Amino acid sequence: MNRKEQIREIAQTMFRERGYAATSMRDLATAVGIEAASLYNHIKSKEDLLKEICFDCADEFFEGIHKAKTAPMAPDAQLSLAIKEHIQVVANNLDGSAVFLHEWRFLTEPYLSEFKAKRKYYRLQFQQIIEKGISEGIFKPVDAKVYSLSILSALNWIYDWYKPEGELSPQALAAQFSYLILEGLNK
Amino acid sequence: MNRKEQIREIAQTMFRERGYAATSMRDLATAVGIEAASLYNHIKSKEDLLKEICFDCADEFFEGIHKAKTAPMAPDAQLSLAIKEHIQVVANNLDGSAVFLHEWRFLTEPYLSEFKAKRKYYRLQFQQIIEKGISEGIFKPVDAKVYSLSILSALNWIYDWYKPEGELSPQALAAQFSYLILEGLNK
DNA sequence: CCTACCGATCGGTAGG
DNA sequence: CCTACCGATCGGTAGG
Repeated sequence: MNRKEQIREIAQTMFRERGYAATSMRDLATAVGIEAASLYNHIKSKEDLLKEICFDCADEFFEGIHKAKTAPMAPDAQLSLAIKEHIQVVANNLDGSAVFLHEWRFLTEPYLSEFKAKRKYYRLQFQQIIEKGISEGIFKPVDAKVYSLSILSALNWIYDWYKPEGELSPQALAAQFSYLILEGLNK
Repeated sequence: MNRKEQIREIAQTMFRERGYAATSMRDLATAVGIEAASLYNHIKSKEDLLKEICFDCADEFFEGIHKAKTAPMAPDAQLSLAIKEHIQVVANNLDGSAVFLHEWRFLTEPYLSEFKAKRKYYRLQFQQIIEKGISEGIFKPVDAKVYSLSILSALNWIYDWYKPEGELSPQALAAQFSYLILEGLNK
């Protein structure tokens, strides 16, 4: 891992723990083990660091949803796969996901608009899977927008309580999520 | 509305929009229409403002869950009521809820620990309703902890996309949520 | 990668 | 509720 990657890893963790605005470049430099001024030999600016974290994480989510969306499966299996892929991205990168989900708002234009557009596109993929399931008659005729928002909302909070060292694997968690969403709680 | 209440309302909105750390007392004072120094005639400190917002919002959530938990109903109806109450708190106070959900981490001790304890207690109430439903045989034998976390996660993101001026009322949203969680997506 | 430093801004207080 | 101000800290640059 070169110094730039190291800076980014540590920044991810600090941005997650304290928030982007409350993390100073001096704090970051100290954690890395260099002087604040030296950071700028590796990065352009504080915001550039945030931008890279947010957009790289977005790419990971996109890869997952593309896999689910193009898989030759029925919509229920596609939805399960999309959930599994999403949870895997989060579980593999808890800090990056948390920054992606909460710190993006400190981006400035033009990145802010670009980021929002990506985020919306991602949600629409979930909505489309649900709509396909409804039109094929395997899902109940629900409000696909509200459902996609609700599902992603539940998924988006995982970084907040998921413990990688716990006994619940990402796969087991994904299976429970799919079951919850597809089958419901009632017997 | 006296000046103190006004400061608090505006602070709530600004803390939500920019985050606690990125909101300066000068920004807040300008929005209120006074000088920064004058804020301190009404509040003790920036953190005290945050503390009041977070704890008052916690009280609102507690009131709702207490109502649901003590209602003479079957667990499925209790869960629906708890969801409805939660959504109503969020919908009635979108800014305060967002601060409650995301900015509490800027609290310092002893408030931080107190806040975390309250948050955990709240989630446990949901878990207990689910456990009661399982033991009474009306819910599937799921992992009540994962399910309560998932349900609250979905509920906790509502402030992020709910538009009070839209056509979806809090009641209608609550009905959809309950249906999603109890009945699932599969036909 | 460092020392030295820039102008700007921070939360908050003194005193009226 | 204001003016005036405190020491601390911010992101970032110059120059080596």
